[in-house]
Amino acid sequence: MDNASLAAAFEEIATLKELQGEDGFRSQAFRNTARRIETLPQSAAELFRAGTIKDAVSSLGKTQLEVIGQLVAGESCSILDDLRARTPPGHLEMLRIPGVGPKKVRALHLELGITTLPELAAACESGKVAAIKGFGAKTSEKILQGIAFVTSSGRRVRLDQAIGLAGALLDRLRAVEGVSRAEIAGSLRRRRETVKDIDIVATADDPAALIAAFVSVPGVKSVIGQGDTKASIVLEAESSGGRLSMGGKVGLNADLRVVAPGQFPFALNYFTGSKEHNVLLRQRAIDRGWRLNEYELAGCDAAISHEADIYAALGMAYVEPELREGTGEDAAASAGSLPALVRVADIRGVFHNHTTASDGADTLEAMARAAKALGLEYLGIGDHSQSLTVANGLTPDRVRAQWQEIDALNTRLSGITVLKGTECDILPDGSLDFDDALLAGFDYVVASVHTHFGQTREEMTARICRALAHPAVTMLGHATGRLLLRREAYAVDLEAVIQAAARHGKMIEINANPMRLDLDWVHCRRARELGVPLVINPDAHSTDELAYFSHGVDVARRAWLSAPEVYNTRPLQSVLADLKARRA
DNA sequence: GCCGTTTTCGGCCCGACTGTTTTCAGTCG
Repeated sequence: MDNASLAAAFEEIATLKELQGEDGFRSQAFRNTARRIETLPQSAAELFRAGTIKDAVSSLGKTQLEVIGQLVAGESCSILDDLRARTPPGHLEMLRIPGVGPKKVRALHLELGITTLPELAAACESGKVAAIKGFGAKTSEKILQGIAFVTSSGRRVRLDQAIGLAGALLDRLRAVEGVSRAEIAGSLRRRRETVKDIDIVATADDPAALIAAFVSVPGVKSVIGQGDTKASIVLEAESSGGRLSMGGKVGLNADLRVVAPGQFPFALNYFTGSKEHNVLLRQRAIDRGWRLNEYELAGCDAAISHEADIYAALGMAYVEPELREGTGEDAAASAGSLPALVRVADIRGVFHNHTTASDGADTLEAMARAAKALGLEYLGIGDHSQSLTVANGLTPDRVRAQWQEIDALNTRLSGITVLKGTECDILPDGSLDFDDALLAGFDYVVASVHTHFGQTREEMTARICRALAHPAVTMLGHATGRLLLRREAYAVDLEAVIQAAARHGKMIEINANPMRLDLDWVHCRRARELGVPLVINPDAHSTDELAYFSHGVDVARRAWLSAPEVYNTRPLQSVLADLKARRA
């Protein structure tokens, strides 16, 4: 059982306990463990078997250890099974309705015997819901609207989609008269790979005018709440296209908080989170006899006008938003050992990109000119290899023709150097899709899995590790094959893959296509620990997609990576020398 | 459910908003 599944089980136990009306703190204990397992780079199952999981995951007692034990052994989990047996599946869906929580679901069940969303909708329409004590006409109406929202929208949206929506929203708010500051907060500011809402913190001379502007921006589907200092809306917009995207409409919540200017740094900090990070900060404040909330650091007389001042007052170096996940950043910030995170401007070139020779939309020359326009020094081409016929993979003859084309282009173009690479398929047995003689002619080789996703975890792990052992391979492409919110990763032991990369001196790609973001930040951080260089590649299939590398920088920053740990921050000459040495 | 230099019980973050309430419970972040 992998960490994601284990964390999901703990999350489910927490939610089901709430629905059963159990004490909230007991439920929270399971939810906290879910978060800790989610951000654990090593396999929780292996740590459990080795008997060391209590060192890696805090606050594990007898009950939760037993749950882990059962799940890791592949047995059914008695606590989870019992909770599931007592909870109608429809109750979980009801929790997604805005304004409906465990207590309301319980009341609906006890009073009206409601177990499904359709039953709930019918009960609202017939007036039965409005008649329950503690409910009313407005609640009933909101639930009906909420059911429509739940059934028409997904749970989370990709980071790039949210960035697009949030940017437009922020522009409009900043244009409102008397708005001095307006910033994105929340998981979007921390650059999580998917988000479920947009959080904005602002200061304004006339809060009411700002809130009025907020609830009437174009694309507002409904207003969930509107008060003197905060408002909440549902936004709807066309999904950005993209080759791997499904298109369609994207709906998500947006929340605005308006605070006084002096409160801004505290509010921005508080609403950026994460929850776990906030707990760490509050505890440090308590240790000093102070009290931190979203408005002030009560008891501390330091002048605070920016977030950095809060951290300084608490005896910490400034913690970048991407690191605020409660995974050791507090200790590093107080010890002064936080890394200087890689920035978008540090990226000098990219390696994994496609042209019309395989499945790209733009020609080699167009791609090269676009890369130059982005300020890159080098552009690596990595078209598909021969066996991937669906993507028009290159045969050896076509590869050699492309090399000539690249040589000719390099003599013609100045200010950009095109490198000869390939995205070579890792065949089901772990061998490569070109022979060694041809592979030796490339500047570098990106090795990727595109087929036979259904192999067992053992087969897939052995397959990738064998490829990493091949002398011609430079880096591993999209390590897990996942498509965010669309396709699960294939089964693979990433710890073993990262160890193999470390052993063979190979790099691992951060595939920066926003549908992929693969390798993910948790495992990138593990790769960093083991000294494996990461390389940020846009996997561009058109000139537009070259700019995707900024999403990869977000992942790298969340993984604590500094510029020297990201291979493509190196200047061209250093890269050429290194690639040559690797081939020798 | 878990924790403990107040250690086997009491505490676990807390403020805004909503809708239902005559003073507050539920939800959300």
